[in-house]
Amino acid sequence: MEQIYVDTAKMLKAISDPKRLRIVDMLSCGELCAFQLLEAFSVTQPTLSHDMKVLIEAGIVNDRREGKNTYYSLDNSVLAALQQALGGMFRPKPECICRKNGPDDS
Amino acid sequence: MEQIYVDTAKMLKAISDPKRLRIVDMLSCGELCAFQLLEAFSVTQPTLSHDMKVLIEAGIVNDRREGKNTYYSLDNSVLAALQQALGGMFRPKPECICRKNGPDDS
DNA sequence: CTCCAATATCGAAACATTCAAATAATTCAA
DNA sequence: TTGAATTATTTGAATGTTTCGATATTGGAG
Repeated sequence: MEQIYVDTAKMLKAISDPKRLRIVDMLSCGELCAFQLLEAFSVTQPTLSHDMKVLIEAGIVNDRREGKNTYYSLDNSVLAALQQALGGMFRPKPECICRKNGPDDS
Repeated sequence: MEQIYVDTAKMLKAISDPKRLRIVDMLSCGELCAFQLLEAFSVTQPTLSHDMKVLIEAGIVNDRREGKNTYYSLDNSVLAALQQALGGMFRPKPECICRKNGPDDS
């Protein structure tokens, strides 16, 4: 399977959850620390920590340690690339994959 | 949890898989029947059928029966709405969720 | 160093997803 | 109606995800 599908799917999977999508929305206007995010949700601290790790490992969120706090922020270039990749897959293309591929190599 | 997150997450989950993402890409230039899709993949017919059902239930793909064949096509309005919803969550907002919400209602 | 606050990791239970083999259903043609 | 082609559903095993309580780690205050 082509890498673009694998990479894009990995990012999508990270945000294909209402909680994590809301976290992304909350981070869209600036960085927040774990405690601020935790206040807004009905989940335990370990659960939030796990969700942040999923977002970080997908490359969507960056973390920054400052004293006892960890601040999270969106990686806007990654999100922009994700949107562009999706746009490319959703719209018709002159060199469409459906016209040039036989059985795949997966 | 607000409905926009639930709905968006459901669609994202449907395409957060390299196979299904590739299927969407293949359908982007026009409808294809199950057999045509099957030719391009190394999966069994039941697996493809299952994946198509996931896409249909998420509202991303429409199916149309014609004789013995089922033709699948993208629902472009749903995809456009998905892209718009994502754009709204990724970019900063004047009325940001992080400034008006206390503990949630989930 | 010791304690506390903030965050991360571990371990386990519950639940969901994936995928293929077997089988069923649908449609057309003869 | 029978048979062949195409697609859908069921079943079950393997795997992955979610979430929590318990515990560990990290950094600053005293």
